[in-house]
Amino acid sequence: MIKDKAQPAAKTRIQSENRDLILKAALDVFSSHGFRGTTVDQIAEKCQLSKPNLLYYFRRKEDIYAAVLEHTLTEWLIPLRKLDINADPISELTRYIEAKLDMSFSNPAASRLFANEILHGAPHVGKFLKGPLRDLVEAKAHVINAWIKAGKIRTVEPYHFIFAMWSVTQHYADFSVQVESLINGQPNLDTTKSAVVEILLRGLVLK
Amino acid sequence: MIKDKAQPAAKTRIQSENRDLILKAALDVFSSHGFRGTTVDQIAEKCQLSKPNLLYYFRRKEDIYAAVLEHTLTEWLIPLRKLDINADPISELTRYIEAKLDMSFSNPAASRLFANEILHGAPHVGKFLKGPLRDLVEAKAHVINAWIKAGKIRTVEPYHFIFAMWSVTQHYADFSVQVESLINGQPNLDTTKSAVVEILLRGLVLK
DNA sequence: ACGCGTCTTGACCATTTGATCAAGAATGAA
DNA sequence: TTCATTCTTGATCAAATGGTCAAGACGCGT
Repeated sequence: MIKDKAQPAAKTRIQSENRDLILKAALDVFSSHGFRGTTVDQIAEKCQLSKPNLLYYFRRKEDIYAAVLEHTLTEWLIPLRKLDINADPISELTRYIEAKLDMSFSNPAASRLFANEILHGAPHVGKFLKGPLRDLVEAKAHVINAWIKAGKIRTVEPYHFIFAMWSVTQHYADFSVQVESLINGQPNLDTTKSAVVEILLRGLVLK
Repeated sequence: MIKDKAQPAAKTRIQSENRDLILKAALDVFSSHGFRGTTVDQIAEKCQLSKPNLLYYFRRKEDIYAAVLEHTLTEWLIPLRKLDINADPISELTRYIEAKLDMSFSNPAASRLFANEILHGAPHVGKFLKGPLRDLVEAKAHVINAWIKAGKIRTVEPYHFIFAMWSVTQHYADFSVQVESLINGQPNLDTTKSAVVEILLRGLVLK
């Protein structure tokens, strides 16, 4: 579980600078190698600080991980929060899918960090999943159901549809090595956006 | 990369029995904790063999991992290979999606093992991705394109569609902790099948 | 320039862990 | 039964790694 305020707020210039350095490097390394596969030395080298210095800012390796994860999670949900029941469903969902793809393409490390955490049983974010995230998803499932009842889109199971949007969009970050191997190069963002939007939303448009 | 025949074929009864024991236990542990997160001791304890005994059958930890991965990959592609250009597209794709969901539900550890491998850069299966898998996917993309040209389904970008089928179906294994947290329990296989099939295929049916 | 609190690090420690090896136990073909 | 081959393991090693600590360097308000 994420410790609440595991680290006190930065007090000095050097503190906030170095915390940022560390978190940035840690995101890179943790997302590449996982928690156990990452050594404090690797992070230290990446941000050009000594190992004891890292452990001056974060007492334990796990504290670094928790900080990076927490920092990542907060912005992860912003697009979902914005789903507006009063707007046009197709354009709202299009916006959401495109926002998620933007995130997958621009910050794949964050996606991979989260994927790895879930893949291994969510040891640090279990409470987050069953708490805040669950409430948010439930609310958005209601939004989708409202759209269906209002006759604005075709019937779809809201939870499975949300899972589908998540998995497809994050696939381009989490499985980028596979994607790039199969299409022989990096996918184009705009092409991907239109393809994914068509695949996921065309079945929702009223006949 | 996967070593070709890293282990000679089993010669004795005891060999094949213990190899199986080890691989079974190793799949469990590796899929739960990743390569670095797994210790040989954990595998040894799970299959009730001593650590030196494990290393008698597989010289290095990495050889165990490679063997499990190879064993998993071969059956992973069977459903995709079966996609038949001459059959009805919707029923073929339905069959494929349901087969993938069956696999995700019945053997989530295999899916997670593969996901973890890709997530961390596919250090052991890079050649497989760019070789056999790429050829197979290219062939199946042609099948989908043929269906489109024959006017049997609506237009869709074949690669992205294949990625979508993969990501959505494997999501129920790889992210099962999240899924189960959000819907408060295990998803029902049949319900999931019909929901996923609708989400992915309804947009392909001709108007 | 002073002095206090912040920051930095070389040296070090304890534990974990992949791997080795020699010696003994079990297996099974003759 | 014989005995060569296969199998098993306790003891042990070296390397990697998370974490500590004391001593010194530095930053900065006065």
